[in-house]
Amino acid sequence: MPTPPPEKTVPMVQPARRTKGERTRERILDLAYEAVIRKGFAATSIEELVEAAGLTKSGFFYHFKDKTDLARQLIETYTGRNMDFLDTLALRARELSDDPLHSFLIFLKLYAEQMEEMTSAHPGCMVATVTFQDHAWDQSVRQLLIDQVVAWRGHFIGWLEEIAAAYPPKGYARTVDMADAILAFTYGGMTIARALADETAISRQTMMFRETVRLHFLGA
Amino acid sequence: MPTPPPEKTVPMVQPARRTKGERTRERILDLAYEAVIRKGFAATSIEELVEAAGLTKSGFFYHFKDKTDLARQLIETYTGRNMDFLDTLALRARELSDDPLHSFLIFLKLYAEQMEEMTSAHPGCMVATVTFQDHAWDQSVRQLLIDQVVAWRGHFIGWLEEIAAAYPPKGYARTVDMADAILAFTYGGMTIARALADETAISRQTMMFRETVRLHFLGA
DNA sequence: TGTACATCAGTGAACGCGCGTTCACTGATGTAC
DNA sequence: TGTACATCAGTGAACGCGCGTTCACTGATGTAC
Repeated sequence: MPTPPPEKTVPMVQPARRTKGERTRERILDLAYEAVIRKGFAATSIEELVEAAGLTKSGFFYHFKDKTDLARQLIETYTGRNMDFLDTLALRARELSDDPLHSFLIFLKLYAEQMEEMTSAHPGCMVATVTFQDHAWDQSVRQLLIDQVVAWRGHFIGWLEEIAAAYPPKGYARTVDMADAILAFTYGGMTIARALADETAISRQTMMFRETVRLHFLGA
Repeated sequence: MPTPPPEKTVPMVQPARRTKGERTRERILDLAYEAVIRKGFAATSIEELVEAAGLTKSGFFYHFKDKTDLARQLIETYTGRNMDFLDTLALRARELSDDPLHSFLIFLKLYAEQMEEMTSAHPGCMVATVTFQDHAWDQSVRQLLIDQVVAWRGHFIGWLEEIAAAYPPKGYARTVDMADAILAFTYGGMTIARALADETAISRQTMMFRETVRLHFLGA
């Protein structure tokens, strides 16, 4: 059997090297994200982004087909990160307790803590911002958003059903409405946080909801 | 004592006659309101408004100093209507029961019913829309919004304290957080309603919260 | 009752600025032989 | 190892359109005497 051909020498650590272009593209996306959640998509100009990123306007169009393409990439990137964020918290909560109810209560506590530290730059902000902007966007952009939100909701419905199987509910609230409530207080808390410049709103509403879950499944 | 001078003859019914200009101004405001909550302020052009209203662009500037002035008048008008709407529901609920808790539960039921009938044109939509738009607006515009929201919140805090005095709470939730929850599920429900094209969201979240209130003050 | 003037509720044309988009071109880097 | 070519990651100038805003002007309605 012949000896294998000498392997090509590769650097010890393959650093998942992003090309220069990718780095620029991500820099633009980060700047766009920050600007869009701060003041909306329509009010965010390509000009200000490329100036901040240190290139010219035509450089922008090398990376993005047009402004709608920026929106699409923005939503893809940041709703994805949002899902990852929730998955991480959920996994951690499951690790800390085998009981579905208690791990869910832990999850909500972790979530509340994270929301405390976050300024108004909550990842879910993207959803709210896009939702209250021009509907004329590409349908696929909105569909992306819907898919993400529905997936998030589905995850929670499953979890709550698991809890309900172990803890017969004391109250009348429906599972699907409780799952939606998580979305609702997050977006609502975000709105309050921004409207009243009160950073604690999401965190407080999370703990409010946690109390609802506790009363619903455990009673007073 | 001299007889009073003969009163000037006035028409039987003073119909609070709005002038032609006022009617035009209100027509523009209505059109602007519809457009702004549908697609945002920046994406709503003066041109489309005056075309729909049937006058020219310069006609617009007879009624509004500039576009920011439109925003201010919009918020003044519609947050005012929102407050009136809530006051009416609260008054009705108080009529239907002398007990603060039960009238509050009635209020939430009435609120839920109203939210069912409303399409996405909820008056509170104005708050959310403005909140997620350009921050560069006149500070007074944002202050208007804050004042309205704070007033709304204060009303509910008072009501909940009245309830707490009569019904010692079974849960741990704080009064101020419960008051904020009303705002939160309204804005959050609105976001869900729009993002997922689900008209029932606000109404369902209202009933969710009603269940929380019931469990908190009455227990399971 | 008629006339003079003032206010109301606009019109029409023009301006200028910013913004999204295009297009021909270019230096740096990568790849094949 | 050197050369030829291809791709990458942009630049710079120009365009055109829409949008907010201004300004001089105007017909209709209201008011004073």
